Amino acid sequence: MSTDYDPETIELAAQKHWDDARSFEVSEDAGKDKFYCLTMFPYPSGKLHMGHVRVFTINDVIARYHRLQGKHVLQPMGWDAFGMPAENAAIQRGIPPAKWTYSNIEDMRRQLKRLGYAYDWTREVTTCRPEYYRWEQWLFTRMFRKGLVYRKNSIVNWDPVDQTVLANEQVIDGRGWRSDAIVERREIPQWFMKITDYAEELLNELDRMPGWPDSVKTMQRNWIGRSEGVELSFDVAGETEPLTVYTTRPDTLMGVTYMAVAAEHPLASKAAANDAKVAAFVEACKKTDAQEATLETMEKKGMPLGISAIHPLTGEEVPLWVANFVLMSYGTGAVMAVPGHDARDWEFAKKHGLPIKQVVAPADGSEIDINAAVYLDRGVLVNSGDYDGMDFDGAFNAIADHFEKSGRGRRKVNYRLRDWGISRQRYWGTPIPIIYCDDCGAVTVPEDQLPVILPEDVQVKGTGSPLKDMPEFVDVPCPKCSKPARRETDTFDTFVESSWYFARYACPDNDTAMLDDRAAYWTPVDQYTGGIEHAILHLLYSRFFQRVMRDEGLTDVSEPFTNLLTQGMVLKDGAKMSKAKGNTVDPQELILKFGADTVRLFMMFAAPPEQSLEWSDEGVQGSFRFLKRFWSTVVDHAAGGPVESLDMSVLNDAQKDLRRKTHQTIAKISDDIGRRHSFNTAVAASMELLNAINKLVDDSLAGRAVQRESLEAVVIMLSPIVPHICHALWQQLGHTSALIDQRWPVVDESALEIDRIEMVVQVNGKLRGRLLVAVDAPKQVIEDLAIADENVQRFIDGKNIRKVIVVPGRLVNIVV
RNA sequence: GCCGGGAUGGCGGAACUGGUAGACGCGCCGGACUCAAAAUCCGGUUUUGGAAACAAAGUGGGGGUUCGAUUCCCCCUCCCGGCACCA
Repeated sequence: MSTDYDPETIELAAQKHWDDARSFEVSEDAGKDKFYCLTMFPYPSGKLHMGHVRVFTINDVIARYHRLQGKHVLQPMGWDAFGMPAENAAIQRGIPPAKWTYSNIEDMRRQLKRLGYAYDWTREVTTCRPEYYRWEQWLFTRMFRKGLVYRKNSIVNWDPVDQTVLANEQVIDGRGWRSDAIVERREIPQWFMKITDYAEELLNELDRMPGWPDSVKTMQRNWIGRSEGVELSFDVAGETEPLTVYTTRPDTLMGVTYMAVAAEHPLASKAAANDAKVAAFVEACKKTDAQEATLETMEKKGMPLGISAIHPLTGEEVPLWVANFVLMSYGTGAVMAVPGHDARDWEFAKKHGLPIKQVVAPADGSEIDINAAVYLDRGVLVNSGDYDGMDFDGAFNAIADHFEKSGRGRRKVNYRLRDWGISRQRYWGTPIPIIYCDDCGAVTVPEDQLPVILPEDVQVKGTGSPLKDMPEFVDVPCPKCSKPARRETDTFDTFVESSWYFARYACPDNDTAMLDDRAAYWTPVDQYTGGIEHAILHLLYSRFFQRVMRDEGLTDVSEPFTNLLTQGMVLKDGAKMSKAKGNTVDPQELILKFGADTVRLFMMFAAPPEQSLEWSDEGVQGSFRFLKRFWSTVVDHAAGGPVESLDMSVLNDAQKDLRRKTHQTIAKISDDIGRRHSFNTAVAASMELLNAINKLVDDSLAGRAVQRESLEAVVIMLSPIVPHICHALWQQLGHTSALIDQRWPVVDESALEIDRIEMVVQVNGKLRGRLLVAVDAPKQVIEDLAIADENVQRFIDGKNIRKVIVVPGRLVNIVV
C-alpha cells in the first residue's frame, strides 16, 4: 500500500508539529554545548527571492545538523528594516516607508515559515523599531563622550537639479538617476566613527581567525592597507606653509620631478584665483561623482599651477600640478611624483612631457631604459648623490633618519582604511541623537530622553528629508542650556544597525540595557552565513562595533563571528536574477508546485555553497523525482512490517556490501556537512546509497535488517536538507518519537573492513591495467603482478624499466 | 584602475593532501509498460577511430616543474563580486 508523495500535506503537518512542540525555541542553559548559527538578516524588500532561499537553506542545514549532533542550537531571524527602497516605494506609490516595510515583513515572514526553517521566532528583531535603535543611539552618545565620533566635511554626490544628495547606486554613468543631471562633488559636514583607532587590532586579529575563508581575510587586510613609509614636507616658493606628502618609497625621493595636489587643495584654489584656465580645470574636476571606481578608471588629467615646490634634498624647484586623480580626502591631498618608479606617475609624465629620472637600478647590475618602461622593483640607488649604491632598506632608513634629524619629516605607519562616515541625508533611518545649539555646539541627546523616535506618519517627496519640514521634530531646547536649538535631521548609515543585531538576538526584549548575560551566553556567533558581497564593509564594521561594545563593558567578546561561510549568487542564464533583467524565478510558485523540500534540495544539490548557482527548471524536476523515489522506497520497505534486530555474523556478501556502503556514506556525509559544508556531494552520496538499497532485492530477515539500518541512516542524514519528508518517513518507519530529537548516526568501523583492494597500473603515467590485490600485499608482490599484466606487457615489452613507483592502496607507475 | 574569486562533457557539477578525469543529477538516445500520452522502470551517453577489446586526444589559452598536474609556478584571455551613500 504505497501512498503517493504529497508534499503539501506532509510539510504542513511537520511544521505544525514543530510549532506545537516549540521545537526551535531555546533558552540559556549553561550545562549545554551552545551553537549560535546565523545568517545575514534580510532587507524586507517585499518578496523572498532565490538568493534568500539559498542562504537561509544553507544555514538551516548547518543548524539542524548541529542539533542532531546534540548541540543546543540558536537560529534567529530578523529584519534589516531601514533603507532606501522604502523611500523609493513611498515616492512612487505614496505609502509611508514604515507601512510599506511592516507589510513586507508580514509577507516575508509567512514565506519563511512555509519553507520550514528552524528559527526561534520569539527572538525576532526589527531594526526600525525604537526598542531596537534606541540602543544604537545610546551607544553613539557613549562613543561621542569617548571621542570615538566626530564631525568633519566630506564629499557627497550632489544632484544640482533635484537639489539632493545621491547614493552611489543612484548615479548612473555620472548622472542623477531621476534628473539625468551631471552629478557634482560637494562637501558637507558629516558624522564619522573612528574605525581607524582599531585598524591595527582589526588587522592583526585576522591572523587568528582560522574559521574565516582566506579570500575574505586577504580582502580585509588589503582594505585596511597598512603601510610603512615616511611623511615629509616640501617648501613651496612664496608660501609659508610647507606641502606635506606621504610616501612608501622614500628611496625614490631623488627621482621626484613634479608634485600634484587635489582640485579642492588650498594651493589649487589660490592658483585658480589668478588663472582662469586653472579655475576652469578645478571646476571641471568637481563635475564628477565621488566613487573610487570612477576616479580610478577615468582619464588622468592635470594642469600646471605655475607654482614650484623646493626639493628638500637638492633645493631644486619642481613644478606643482593640480590633477584629477589626487583626492583631498585621501592622506594630505598632495602627492610627490616619481615617474621613473611609479606606474601612474610614469604615464602622466609621458603624456605631459614631464622629465623622467632613473634613481633605482636592478640589483643584478642589468641595464634598463627608464624612458621605455617604468621600473617598479626595489633595487640599488643611482643618481641619488650620497645615497648611491644603497639598497631599499638602507636608503629608506638613511633618508628617514635625515628627515627626522632635520625635523622636516618622520617615519609613519599609514592605513588605507578611512574613518566610517555614518551620516545620511535621508529620512528612513535611525535619527542621529544630536542637538545643535548656537551656544553649546553639537550636544548629544541625554540618556533619559532616548530614544529619539523617528516620526512614521510622513509624506516623502524625494527632494530631501521630510524631517526638515517638521518643526515638532526639529525644534527642541538645548539639553545643556535649554535655549532653543535644532535637532539633527540626518540619519545613520543602515550598516550601523547591521553591525550589532547579532548580539541583540540574545536579548531583544531588554528595555534597560543594550546587552545582558544572555548575550554573554550566546555570543560569539559560531557560524555566520551570508553573501560574499559583504566580505569587506558589513563584516569589518561588525568587527569594529563588537570591539566598541567590548570597550564599553557590554561584552568580553572581540570577534563577533567565529566561522564564516560566504555563499555565491543565484544566476539564471548566466546573469544574476533581477527584476530589471526579467530572469527571476519566484520561490512561492515552486513551493506551490513541488513543496519546500524540493526547493531546498535543489538549492543544496545544484552547486557548492561558495559558488554561484545556475538555476535550472529541469534540475528542480530532478530533485522532485528523487524525493518521490525516496518516499516510495521507504514506504514500500515499511509496509513489510518491523524488522528483527541485526545479527552481523550471518550476512552474505551482498548484505555486507550494502552495510559497508551505508557506513562509508555515514562517514562521508558527516564530513561533507560537518567539516566541508559540501552539501551537493552529501546529497549525491545519499542518492548513491538509495540506489544501492534499491538494488539489493532481498526479503530475508537479514536483508531487510540491513536495508532498514541503511534507510534510517539516510532519513536522519537528509533531514537537515529536506526536514519535512524525513519527519514523515521517520513516522512511516514506525517511530513514535520525533525525528527532530534524534541523534546523528554513528559509523560502525567493523562494517568498513575490506580484504582486497583495486589498484591501477600506469606505464609512463598512462593507465594500462588494474589489479585486485590483498590489502596487506607487500610492495614487491604488487610490482611483480603489475609487470605481469597482459596489457602492461604490451607497453613495456622490449623497453628498459627505469623506475617503478608504488603508491600504497592507489597505483603502480612503471617508468620505461 | 585596484583588491578577491572563477573557467572541467550538450548542461549543473565531482575528483578533499600532486596519483584511475567526468561521481551524482539534468538533458539526450534506445527499450519495457500503455490504444496513446504522461508518470514510472531498465540500459547507454567526453570526443575521434573500432562490432568489441582497445587506442589517440581531452579540464579557458600559452609555457614550466614532476615518474605523474583539473590540482603547484610564470604569462595571458574572458566572466563574476567589492571599491567606502545598494543592502
